[in-house]
Amino acid sequence: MTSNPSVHRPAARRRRAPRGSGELLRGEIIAAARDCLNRLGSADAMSIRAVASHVGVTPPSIYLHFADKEALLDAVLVDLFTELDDVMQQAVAGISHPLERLRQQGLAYVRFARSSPEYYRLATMNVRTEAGNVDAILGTAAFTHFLGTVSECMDAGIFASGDPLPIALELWAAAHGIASLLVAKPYLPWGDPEVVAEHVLRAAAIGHAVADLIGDPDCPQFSAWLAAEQARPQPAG
Amino acid sequence: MTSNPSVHRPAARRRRAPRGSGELLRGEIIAAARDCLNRLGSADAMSIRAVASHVGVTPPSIYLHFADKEALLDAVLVDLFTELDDVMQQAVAGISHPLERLRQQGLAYVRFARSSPEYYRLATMNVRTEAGNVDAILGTAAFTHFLGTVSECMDAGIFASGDPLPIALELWAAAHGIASLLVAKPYLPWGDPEVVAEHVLRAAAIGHAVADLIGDPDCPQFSAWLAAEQARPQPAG
DNA sequence: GCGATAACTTAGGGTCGTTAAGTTAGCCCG
DNA sequence: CGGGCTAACTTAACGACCCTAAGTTATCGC
Repeated sequence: MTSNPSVHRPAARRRRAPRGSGELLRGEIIAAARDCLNRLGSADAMSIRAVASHVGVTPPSIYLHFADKEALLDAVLVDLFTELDDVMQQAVAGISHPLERLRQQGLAYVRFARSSPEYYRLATMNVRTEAGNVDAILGTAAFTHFLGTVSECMDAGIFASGDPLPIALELWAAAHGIASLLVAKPYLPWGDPEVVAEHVLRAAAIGHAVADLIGDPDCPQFSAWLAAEQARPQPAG
Repeated sequence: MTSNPSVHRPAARRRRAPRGSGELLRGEIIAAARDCLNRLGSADAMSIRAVASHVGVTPPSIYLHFADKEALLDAVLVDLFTELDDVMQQAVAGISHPLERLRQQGLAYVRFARSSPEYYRLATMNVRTEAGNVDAILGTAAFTHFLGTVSECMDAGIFASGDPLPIALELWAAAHGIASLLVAKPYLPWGDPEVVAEHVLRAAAIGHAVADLIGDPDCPQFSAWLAAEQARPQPAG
């Protein structure tokens, strides 16, 4: 009952690292933590003991490199955020239309979340790093690049010019909403996740663009505007 | 260090309940669990021991009424979903315009999340009740009522007629996105939470309405449509 | 009043995060 | 080349946790 090898692999006790290279073990610990997280599915299920055993070391050794479990999880997150940026950047390689870039970045974001749900939960659904500075999120390359795309959309006249930060945060909220629900409630009747993600992202982008266009009407006024538009011929209507 | 009374209050050992009324204790346990959840801030921090002590009972007694900790948390959630429905229904009392009803329900949803963050986390950010049937969410009065409002919007011509479920899920994703981030990352520069929530919800609703209007153009086509609209006089532009 | 049994408690097994204190191995320096 | 310094790690253990098995006590029907 103890030590299911497929999930555990006690990993023969490793040789002591040479004198200067405590950092070496640090990297191995992070990798092992990611592995455990993948296999066990949640940060709670990932025990320090399991990580240690996976590296071939006793639990207290972990604490020579990380203050506590949360610090280890934070270190895992730093790794992951750089990977998120990678996939988001790859998704827009060679695409020039700013709105299309925005769309592809959003889709890549949702895809990343779905491809490693435990990581996504860890990154977004905890209050961890709470007192930690805002830059832990806004300063990541991923968010910075996304902010840049929002700026491009403003320059292209798709969104009203101004500070891109609020729009970026609000678009992120939409992307996070669908990513989060797809991850947390996969059994709901979403249909094709890729399609529903596209719908949500498209609606958010169109919504902000049109909101900038028509100002801030109340609901009856918007209904009237919409009715008038419906009466006109539409390009793909 | 043990038992901070303001958070614990060991609660004098209660008298044994009369014969038929085990259900009585059950209710008290749920109430105590909600209390602990409020005070301690997360489901992990809420220990069975604390709940038991709060009721004035020993930990094993909890297991006479709930199979395990998760079952207790589920019971807390059932309570909360009815409360969510209450506030969402109150928010639309006396409002007849369907889009305005949609808006108010969304705002009430976000407000509910922000007013009890621990509950919201518990309800949405866990995989709990996963194998449990879909109705645990879609069958709640809150979601059913929301679905009704989406239907009303279709009847009013705001959204294209059809199955309201996909639209409802996608609008929920937007509301959840901003609610979730406001709860999990309150330190980000959101500005007034009520305002940012309104922006996100408005963009989602407008976005779906306009998407239904203009069909499914690619990004350059949408840009062209937008430019043409911008060249026309707008009601509140 | 007296069993039957619902409503609890005591005791404990196993896991977890974390710490204190000990031990071993690599490297520097004479 | 060998002695010691200290980085790198281990052993042992504390306290908290979830949960279970087995015992005890109070209430109620008769």
